[in-house]
Amino acid sequence: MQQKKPDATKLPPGIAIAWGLERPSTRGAKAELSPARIVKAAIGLADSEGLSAVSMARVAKDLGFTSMSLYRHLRSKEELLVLMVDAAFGEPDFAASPAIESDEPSWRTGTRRWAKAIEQRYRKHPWILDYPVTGPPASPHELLWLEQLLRALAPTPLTASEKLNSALMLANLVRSSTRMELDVADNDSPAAFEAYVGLLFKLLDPQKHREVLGLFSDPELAVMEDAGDELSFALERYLDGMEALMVRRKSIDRPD
Amino acid sequence: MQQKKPDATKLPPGIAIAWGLERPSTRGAKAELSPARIVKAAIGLADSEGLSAVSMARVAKDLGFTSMSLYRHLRSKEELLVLMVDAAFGEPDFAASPAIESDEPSWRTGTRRWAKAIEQRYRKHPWILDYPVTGPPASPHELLWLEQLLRALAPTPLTASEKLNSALMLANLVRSSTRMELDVADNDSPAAFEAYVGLLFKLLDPQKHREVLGLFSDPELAVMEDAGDELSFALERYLDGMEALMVRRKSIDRPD
DNA sequence: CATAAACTGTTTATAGCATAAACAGTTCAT
DNA sequence: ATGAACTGTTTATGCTATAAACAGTTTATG
Repeated sequence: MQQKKPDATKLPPGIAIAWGLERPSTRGAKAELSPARIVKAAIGLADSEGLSAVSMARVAKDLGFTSMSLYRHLRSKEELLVLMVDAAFGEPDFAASPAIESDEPSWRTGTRRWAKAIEQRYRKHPWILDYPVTGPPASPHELLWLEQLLRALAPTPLTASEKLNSALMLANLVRSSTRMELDVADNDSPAAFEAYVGLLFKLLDPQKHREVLGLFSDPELAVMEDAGDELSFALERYLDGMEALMVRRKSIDRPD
Repeated sequence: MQQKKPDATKLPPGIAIAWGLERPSTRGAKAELSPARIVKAAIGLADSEGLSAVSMARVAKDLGFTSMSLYRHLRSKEELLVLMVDAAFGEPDFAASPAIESDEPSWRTGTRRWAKAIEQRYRKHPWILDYPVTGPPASPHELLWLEQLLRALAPTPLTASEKLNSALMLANLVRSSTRMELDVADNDSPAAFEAYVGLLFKLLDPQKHREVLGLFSDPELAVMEDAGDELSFALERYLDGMEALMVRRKSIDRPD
């Protein structure tokens, strides 16, 4: 759009707008539209009809404008999507640990709280999960969420790259667990699960797939499947794994 | 296409073909095309130009046919994608544990080997990672990979749903780690990483983002970032977490 | 104050996409 | 031999993102 800030053009799509760069404009007709208004409309649409319903034409129509009008405010649809995701994450809102006591280390409580909080954002805007992650977080709200997670990990004896790796993996873990839970919830649990298992038993070779079949024969499964606690399970496993690393480190390299 | 098998139509897209159902055909012109041939061409295209280059028209053109000819063999593009992914996974090929001795439990060795093997498939056909996971595995090769992973977990004292959850999370973990590594590798490491960090320092507020900035100031990071060992790190953490659960349960996994 | 630059929104147009429908040719069961 | 069943093509439809040209509006500058 404008290239008054010469570096704004080289930024990844959406990032310049997301950070409030651009806009030295003064001349010209007053704008009725704005990135914020477009993004809001697009989010409303995605919330109610899914990400696949979001097309430039449809968003513009919902706003009462033509498709091309959006391009006066956004360089591309990609840019719109980036801004939508950033806005949908929003400010991290989980209460900062009110110094409550428990028998577990504070990094664990904090991390768990972070995970549950961001899970809620995914559940509020499930279409975020339909937008593929492209690289490291670069938008303001994503970086704020990362910041909060890193603060939870701060009291930890992990190295910088271990912290970063752990944080990114925790984010991935919440993302994929929530996606799995929502996918399963989409297909009406009882009937669809029966159908799936029935399919397996019809198609699988009892020899080549003995473990799969054994698993799905287990009566315990159906019960747990409804619980939808994949996130908690995976999270606690991963936290245990991090804790094991910390313990091992504390006992082995004392001096450092 | 044909509904001689009345249930074949109600199967998810691609599944019927993938399992070799359908095809009672005898009359009519001999087919030059086949699902297998189409899928092979599409995979070649995706390997060389990425999944976004795969359109019905382009695949048909590469084969020397018209777009619509493909629809005589596949119900939809979705079906093509399902078959592509299944074929790209292929048969699990990692050598079955040659009873080698080590100080760690066999489930751990087996799981790690499984993870590295499937990582190689992702690296061979990175576009698999661009196809979103929709639900539980239902195609033959995906189920074979799941079977192998469950066999590695078999000697474990985990319950059925714990095994299933662990397996699915391990699959997710390898998937997202590999995706991260490939994403980073795509953007030529040295320059792009510098640019990213530079961007952060330009945009972030030192107060609101102190942990993020602190992390990226750490000289240790740049070194590790090249190593590209996100998968190993996350994997070992998760395996440690699983082991902690088993130990807590006070069960012993004897070396196989 | 007039003019030109800069801006916003619209119209029109293009190239790509998946896929429906109708048709022509081929092969086999009857 | 005849017709059903099959394969591949042609033609057409309604989406998609977005480029280009144009008209109107505002404001900074001559």
